[in-house]
Amino acid sequence: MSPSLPKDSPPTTERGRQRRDALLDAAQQLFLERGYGQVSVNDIVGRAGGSLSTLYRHFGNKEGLFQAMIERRSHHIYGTLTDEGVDELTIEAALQRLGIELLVKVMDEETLGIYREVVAESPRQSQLARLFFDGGPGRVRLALADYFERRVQRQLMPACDTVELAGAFLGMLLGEWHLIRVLQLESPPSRTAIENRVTRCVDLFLHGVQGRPSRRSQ
Amino acid sequence: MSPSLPKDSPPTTERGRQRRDALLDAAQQLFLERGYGQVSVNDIVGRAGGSLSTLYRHFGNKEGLFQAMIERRSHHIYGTLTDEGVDELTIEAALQRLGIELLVKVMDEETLGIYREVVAESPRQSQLARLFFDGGPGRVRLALADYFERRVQRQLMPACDTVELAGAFLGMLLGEWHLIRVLQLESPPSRTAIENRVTRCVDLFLHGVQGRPSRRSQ
DNA sequence: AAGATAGTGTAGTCTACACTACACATCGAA
DNA sequence: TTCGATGTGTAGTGTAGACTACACTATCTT
Repeated sequence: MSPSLPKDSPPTTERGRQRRDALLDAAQQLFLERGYGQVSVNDIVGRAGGSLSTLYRHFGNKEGLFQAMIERRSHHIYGTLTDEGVDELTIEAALQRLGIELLVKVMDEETLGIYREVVAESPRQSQLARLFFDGGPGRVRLALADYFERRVQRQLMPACDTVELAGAFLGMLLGEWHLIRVLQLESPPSRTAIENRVTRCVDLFLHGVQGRPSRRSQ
Repeated sequence: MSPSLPKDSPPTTERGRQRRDALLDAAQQLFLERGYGQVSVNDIVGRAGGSLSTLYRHFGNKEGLFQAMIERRSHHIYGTLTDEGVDELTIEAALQRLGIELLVKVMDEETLGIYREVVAESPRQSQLARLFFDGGPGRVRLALADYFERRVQRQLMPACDTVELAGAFLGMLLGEWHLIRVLQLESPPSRTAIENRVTRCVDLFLHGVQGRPSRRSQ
């Protein structure tokens, strides 16, 4: 009766966990290298070692494996933005710090790969979209909105729809850069290019186009 | 010697043009419905009518057909943003008009579909990315940058990197909305929701967070 | 009318790959 | 030591689908 656990049962033994992780690691590498549709389950087993049967026992099918992989990564990537002591900083410094950290993460090849794969597969795997958004971009937006909310409470900022405002700031920050990197039209920006962009975005966000008399091109 | 034109020769006869267009139309419908990888060339011929051989004569292979389709659509979609008399408007009005037109186009299901497919396939078809970007989003950015440039010339705006500024405005406008729609996490925004968002974005862009004393949530 | 040019229709080749079957190995707990 | 759960390995099966071959037709030009 053993080979008929149809679904994703959490691994009980230590060895089970190891095999599961090895499969997820291999899947991640391959999916990001070549794309979901271009990777076969045999490729994955080939890289992970072990057996095809094990893959199917753990994840049920190829989609299950893919979703498990995406969930793990988006949590990991976006879960590590520091939030410590942000309320003690000026808003300039806080946005600057968040902005740099975020841009560095988002411009990373792995993060871009995850984004591409999710966009590509989401029309056929609808849970995937939620999984990714809530674990990733949506979380960042909420964290920033919370920060704005606290500032509103302390009368440091006019009341507004803080979630929308957070979205606007983040959108401005990524701007066309994100698309350009997703499409691989330019090579990755340097650390200082990122810092410069964030500085100008923060300035624009806080004071608007007309707020500051001159802003030279980089 | 007829069946050995390996590449995409422009159609000479009227009938040739019709058949070519019919193939492109069918390809577009199917690719956007199901995604590139999920559509077979036979499906396309099935919908377009005509013959598989004709498809290969015109486009060489499946990728060629896809690229021709993307190029045609991105030009069409983004090519129709009105630019007339924009220099006679206030900057508020100009940005408002552009913003609404753009958001309506970008939130459209067809446009989102094109975006998804390009992102999905670009790692394997690198010309595709350029084709799409230059014909689409890049064009809009340049048009807006030109507008800013003219304002700088007329001393209505401080000098700056106008291309970057345009990118920032457009990014702010799309913000997280675009991703949410790409992933189909929410239903399409109404016309008035779009108008409201554009209004707040223009205001934020021009005056910054602190520029205006109060901005109520929508 | 004859030959080039483009379109049609069918049938077929070849390969890739998701998923299954089945027999056997390992190992920890009772 | 044996039982149950889990992992391994191999060898399928079935299907889908990109691309080609080929014999034929329609149209246009000179």
